[in-house]
Amino acid sequence: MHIRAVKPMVVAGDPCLHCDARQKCVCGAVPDDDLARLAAMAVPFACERGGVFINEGEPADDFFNVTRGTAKLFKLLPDGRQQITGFASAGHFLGLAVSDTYAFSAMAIEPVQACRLSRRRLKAVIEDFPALERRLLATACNELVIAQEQMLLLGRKTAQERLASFLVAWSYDSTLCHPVPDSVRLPMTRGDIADHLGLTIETVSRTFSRFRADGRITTPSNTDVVIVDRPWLESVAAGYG
Amino acid sequence: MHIRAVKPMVVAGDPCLHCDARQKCVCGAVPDDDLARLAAMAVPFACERGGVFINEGEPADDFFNVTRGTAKLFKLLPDGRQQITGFASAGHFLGLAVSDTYAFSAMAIEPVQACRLSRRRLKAVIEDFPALERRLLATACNELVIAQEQMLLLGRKTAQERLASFLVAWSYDSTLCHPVPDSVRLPMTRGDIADHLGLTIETVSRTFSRFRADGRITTPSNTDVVIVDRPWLESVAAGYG
DNA sequence: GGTCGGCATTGACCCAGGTCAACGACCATG
DNA sequence: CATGGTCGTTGACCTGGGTCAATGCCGACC
Repeated sequence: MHIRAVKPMVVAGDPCLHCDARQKCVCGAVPDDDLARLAAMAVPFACERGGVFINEGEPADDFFNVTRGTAKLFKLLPDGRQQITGFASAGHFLGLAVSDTYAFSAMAIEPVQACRLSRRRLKAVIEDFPALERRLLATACNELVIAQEQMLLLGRKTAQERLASFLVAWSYDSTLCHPVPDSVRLPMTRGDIADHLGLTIETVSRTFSRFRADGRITTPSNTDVVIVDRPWLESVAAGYG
Repeated sequence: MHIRAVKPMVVAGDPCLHCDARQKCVCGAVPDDDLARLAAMAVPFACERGGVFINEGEPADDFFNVTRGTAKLFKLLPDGRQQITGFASAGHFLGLAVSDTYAFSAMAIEPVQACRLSRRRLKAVIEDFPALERRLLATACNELVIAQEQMLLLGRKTAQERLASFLVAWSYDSTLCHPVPDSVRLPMTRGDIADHLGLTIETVSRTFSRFRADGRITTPSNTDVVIVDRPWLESVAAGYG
């Protein structure tokens, strides 16, 4: 065990007021004045890289609101085949796709911090703040749109189109907090990208190489991509040419 | 034009009270006593086979609650490649995956009847019946679970596993209103099944033939399938063997 | 009952992407 | 600075499912 300097999740009195993720997430629906009450109900939560904190099939007792880091959300087949249904970074609410048991698993691909809410607590919070329910519905609808787009990708796009779609979508996400939109950081491995796009590691790698060779991107490091020819990528992602 | 005897959508006074689909759908959240008010806000809607009544990209002015028939929900790529994200039959609420414009298109694959609600009306209805919002959220979450399962199918399952999953899932849906669970009616064409499972017509047809030859199913007609070896189909659908 | 058009099936062939294997880059650790 | 582990890249080869083409089936309509 070692000591690390992380921005504290809980500051005296009112953690939620200073939460990085609030405006991007469901909590944005709660007015400043009521945040203390909200904060009292959520429990700070942390998970190191590689940690699995949601297990498909287990009782869905807790909901999470990611405030830092990134997790992959995935489903497994019995022989180990994996489909990553999405990546959750700061602002993402985890647990919508839930009945009594979790419908997916979640693993931190970089250190994750989150607000944890028990099912009982979430119910109470929603009753306290009806605006939250509206916000949760909007979030769920938005995820449905994304899921449908992903089905189109998995069912009908070529390897090139899949990777182009992924890069373009990921770059849009990062513009939200990043000044340079064409420089994209990919916290996940090639294997994770493959499991998200329904491809193999090798095909992802080869497609990256081809984009590089054709001058569409550069890759300063394994985790960094610079988009050079965005119009081309977007047109390929959309299914032209 | 000819005269057809269909169960009328609107009966004097209180159409919703006698709606076939009510208990299965979001309207189940509204108590009987308030149904008249609900009915006053919804407009009966019908669409013949082949009619497209939601167009991806167009302003999302209306929501639909299917009461009869089946529609396919799909997205298109510019060159005509199609991904069917789901099929909507009685009880299905259409329009959740929506921003300001529809995120998908909908076409009736058999004559469809529905309740149509304008966006403005839906807002009013929700304010009148807060329980509806809770129900809509639950519906959205349920669809998310289904969407994630479909991503696993499209990204990681073989053709056999896809068709087995489809037959098993569709047979569960039909048990809701059907006494014989192993007899499944498929109102969609082989092409639609292919576009739903990310395959081609030929592969779907060949896989049907193989299931038939191996004694897993029989097909009394193109639209009817009888499940003979359900345990085998379920185990293949789950990704074993 | 003929014929026409939209499915569905089947066979022969092909290719995008999977598989297998070797190697290279980059760290973290002793 | 050797060592081992993880991750990424590249090449050679293979195959599941796509493509193309022929044929069959069946209901609608004259």
